[in-house]
Amino acid sequence: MRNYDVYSQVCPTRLLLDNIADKWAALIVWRLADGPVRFNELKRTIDGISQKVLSQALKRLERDGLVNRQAFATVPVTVEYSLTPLGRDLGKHMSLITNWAMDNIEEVLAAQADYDTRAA
Amino acid sequence: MRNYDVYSQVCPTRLLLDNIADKWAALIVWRLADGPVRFNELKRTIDGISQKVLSQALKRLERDGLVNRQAFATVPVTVEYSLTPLGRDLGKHMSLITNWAMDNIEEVLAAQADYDTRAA
DNA sequence: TTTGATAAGTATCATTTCGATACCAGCTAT
DNA sequence: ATAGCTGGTATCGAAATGATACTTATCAAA
Repeated sequence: MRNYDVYSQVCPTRLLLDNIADKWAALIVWRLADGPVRFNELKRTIDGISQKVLSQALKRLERDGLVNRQAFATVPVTVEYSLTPLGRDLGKHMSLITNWAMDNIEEVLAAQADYDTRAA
Repeated sequence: MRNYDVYSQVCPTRLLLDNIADKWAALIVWRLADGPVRFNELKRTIDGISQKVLSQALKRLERDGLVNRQAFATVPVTVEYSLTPLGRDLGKHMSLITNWAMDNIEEVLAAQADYDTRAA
């Protein structure tokens, strides 16, 4: 283990964090945790993502070895995305964040309401 | 517990995920896990963050009830940021992601190198 | 038969966000 | 007098993003 430091802008760990501590990455990885999903199915599932951003996010995740891309020579071509073993391992931790958001949303909404009334 | 769905663009859980599944939020929360930190100390620690973005990120985290802002009437005014109990709870999960990045960086770097040679 | 839909993207352009810089107050140290 | 500290905000160009159109080829409905 070398001298890695996420707080340094140029450290590989920081660059990796930039890729995975990201809302789209979280939603993609979480969706893929259940099994392979095709491109357009991902796009339909993840409300609000554009094709361009989904495409770019998948490329980053694939490059990082977290996601597998498999193209099938059908007509039209279908492409299936799935998690690699490494991606599945990360997914276990990412799902904790997503689940935390769902478990604590009521408390957060209360805090927001409180903040907004105090600001007004 | 109502019908929350992180995949829906307008769901409160999705909006919350947008705030916390974010590289800056991850670095801020991780830094605050050790105890209160002043604004400019945070800025110095988190390499590459601008004052504006740090300021905005802290406001979001404060509004979500994750971070506490306390101003002291010194000259010049000093402001201390710290985690709320809710923020500390989230921090436990966030640190898993940061630690995962450090633990698996070698494997990710190998995947990147492999991807890049295949692309060339 | 001529739309229309599907698939997985890419290309283009407008809008939004971002980062770098300057600036503010009011005090302190050189 | 000049520079530095504090925690921000204001401004502006640069970069990322979102919406839309387009691509290829095949099938289904009107």
